[in-house]
Amino acid sequence: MLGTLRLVAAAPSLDEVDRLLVEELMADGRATLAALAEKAGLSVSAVQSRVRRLETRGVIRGYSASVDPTVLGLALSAFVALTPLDPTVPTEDVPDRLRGLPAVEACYSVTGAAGYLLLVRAGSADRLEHVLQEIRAISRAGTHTAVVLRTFFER
Amino acid sequence: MLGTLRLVAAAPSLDEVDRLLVEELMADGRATLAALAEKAGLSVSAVQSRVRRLETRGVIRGYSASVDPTVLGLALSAFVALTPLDPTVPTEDVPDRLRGLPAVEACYSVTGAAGYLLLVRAGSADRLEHVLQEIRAISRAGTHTAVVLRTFFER
DNA sequence: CTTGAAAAGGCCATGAA
DNA sequence: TTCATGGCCTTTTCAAG
Repeated sequence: MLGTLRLVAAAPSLDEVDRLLVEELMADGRATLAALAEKAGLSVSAVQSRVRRLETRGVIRGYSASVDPTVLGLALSAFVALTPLDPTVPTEDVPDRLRGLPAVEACYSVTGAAGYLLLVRAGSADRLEHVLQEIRAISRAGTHTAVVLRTFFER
Repeated sequence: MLGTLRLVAAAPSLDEVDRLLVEELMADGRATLAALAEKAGLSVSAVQSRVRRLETRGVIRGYSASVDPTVLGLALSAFVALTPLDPTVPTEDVPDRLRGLPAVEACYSVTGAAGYLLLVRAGSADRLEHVLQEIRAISRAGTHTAVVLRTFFER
């Protein structure tokens, strides 16, 4: 029966019920266990233990309120592509250091000439320019910035 | 005293307490009113009415669980820049139609040659290619894709 | 995994300031 | 807008099948 052995630590797969629960909780992070139980066709206790398992396994990372960014004074968003000034210098620690800047909301490494792509939020053009200076200093890279004119949707 | 007149409908500003509540709820969407009340130094009832007001005013748009994308079989993310094939053709309805594609997680209009920038999530290279075809058909635009090699953080 | 029940705690409407 | 209170609902934990 060796064929049934599987590695589950890295990417635990979800059964149908778990997928339903995850989907519902993504749509409404405050859904009650009773409501989830009804949709899943299970008891509340069963759903409760499943949700807790999803949380402890890291499938569900957390819950958050989604807030209108303009109200928070973060009217300006921009995508910043980083192109290393010297491609031979390793840049592995750059993301960790960029994480220290609150204005940097996301950090990816991507295919193409630019090594890193960032999503930056700032309150004004002045603030954005200041953040860009900090980013350049940290990353030792050139920046190419595309300012967001309109956010149609973010899911 | 005309100088004190202001338009508040578009961007209602928040007082200090509201800002604190919003911040806490962004960090933990399931924070209890009691916990919020303690941090704010107010009664539960006061906090309750404030939170409800933030929700009805649209400052808080909703609550959601954040889920590990790899577990959902969405291991592949990509940024897609759309450059209109014919710049004279209006493209205002494109975002609304792209919203119909579940794989398109975000849609922005940005400065630069590319009119739109999309964040796309797909389960595989095959799926991504299929989504790109759909996007091109909908938007009547050329696509330039940067595949995400690693997501260092998303806040 | 299910049911059932008891206890604890949070939510919400109300009244009063 | 604030606070205090009681009723109702939800969650949690247990036991037993």
